[in-house]
Amino acid sequence: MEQETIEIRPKDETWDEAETQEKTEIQDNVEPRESVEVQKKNEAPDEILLAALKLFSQKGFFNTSLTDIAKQAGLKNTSAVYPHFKNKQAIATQLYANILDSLSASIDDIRCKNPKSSGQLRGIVDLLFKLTDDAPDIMRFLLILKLDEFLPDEKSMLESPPFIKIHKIIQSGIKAGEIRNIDPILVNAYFFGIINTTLRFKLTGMLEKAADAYQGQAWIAAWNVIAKK
Amino acid sequence: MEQETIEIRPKDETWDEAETQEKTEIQDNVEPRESVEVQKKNEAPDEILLAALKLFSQKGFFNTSLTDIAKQAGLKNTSAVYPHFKNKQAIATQLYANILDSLSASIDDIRCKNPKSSGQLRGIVDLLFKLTDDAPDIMRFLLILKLDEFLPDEKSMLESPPFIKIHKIIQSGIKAGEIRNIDPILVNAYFFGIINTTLRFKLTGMLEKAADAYQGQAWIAAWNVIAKK
DNA sequence: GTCTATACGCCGATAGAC
DNA sequence: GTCTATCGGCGTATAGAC
Repeated sequence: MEQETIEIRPKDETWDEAETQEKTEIQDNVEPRESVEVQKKNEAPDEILLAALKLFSQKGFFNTSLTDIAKQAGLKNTSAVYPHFKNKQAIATQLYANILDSLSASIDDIRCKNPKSSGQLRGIVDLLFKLTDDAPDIMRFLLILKLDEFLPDEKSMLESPPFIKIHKIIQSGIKAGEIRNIDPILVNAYFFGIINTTLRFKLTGMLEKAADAYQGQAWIAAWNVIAKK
Repeated sequence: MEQETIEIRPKDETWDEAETQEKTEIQDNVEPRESVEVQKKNEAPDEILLAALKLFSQKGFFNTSLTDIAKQAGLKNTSAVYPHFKNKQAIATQLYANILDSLSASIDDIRCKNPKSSGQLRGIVDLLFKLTDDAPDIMRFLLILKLDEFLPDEKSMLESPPFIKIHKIIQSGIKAGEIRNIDPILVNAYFFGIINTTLRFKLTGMLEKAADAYQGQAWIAAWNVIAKK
């Protein structure tokens, strides 16, 4: 439990091993607890990012004050935040970057393990449903928050690495004859329209059971829309 | 088909003439008389609502100050707003209510004109694509804004009249054997996942052509997902 | 790096003249 | 109903001690 399924932090491992059910054996050569005996292995910036993730995803960026974040991170004041982040927006930017990085790495991993586009998309769907159950705040951040409202300087999702990689998967699938030969953007819209809307329904309480319960059916529906018959 | 466009104002004509190229010839065949025959078309509250719609949908609720709204509405100060609306949130609430009302009325109209669920859904898709081209701010308000972030007291969309009516259409379609016999919520997620994501892509600039150009294909894809074969 | 204390600005909101 | 003028509060951000 100490090991969350999700990594917000820049330099740690990604959430892949949690998601692929691989046994997480602690590499005892790394992370020697020599320096700190305290259980608080999480450094302050990580605590702040985790606090911000929780609050942003639950109340929204603008309904969350820096004071809220500081308190949630176990700090008395906002002052202790500034040594780590220039301002509130910088927290959100870092959060977004870390999430995209981990997502991108996971997609790389999925692509390595699956030769066909269908398998790669299936892997991504697996990941998204698992994250919805295990790390709903991250999925809320990605699927529900209106990011450009508070991160106006970020590249649009179109240009983010995960999106680009998905685009390539789709293009490969079209070229290989697995996927219908229509505009890849529309393939994306149809496929992830089904997947993400299902997840959004789950994240907003419109579906009762765990996301996992809806995965198989959603996959079939989404894949059939784009699969070459 | 004067009825198909959505109204923001409680009792006036639609805003089409305001935001499209002013081709506005008054359709003399419909809605000429009755309550308001005078040219008092643009009352202050309407101007404020239109200004708010534009700004909210383009910059978001929290990035829009009351000063912005007042200026956009042709007023010098925020003071002139308060006789009409108690506060900023009340503007958004009224806007949302008017949009839902018009949408609901349009759906009623569509249901009257189409006996089968497939025809009703087709009519709704027609409406949504038309609105995306003709009144993108309304569609941005509905599809892109995170409403519960600034309208926390509103019922969830699940319980809004348009959503309920769509739910009934789906249930009828299932009962009639037109639509696959799965959870109506999932039918909604799959069908409108495709439709709304396509529209969202259009509204965020990811699709170049007019929404109209994508309608036929999106309808086929969405309907095939839920249609009983 | 975290605290106390404080400054500053913006925005929402009110009072009152016209 | 719209204006001028102004207030109060909240949230961001800084200064400086420890």
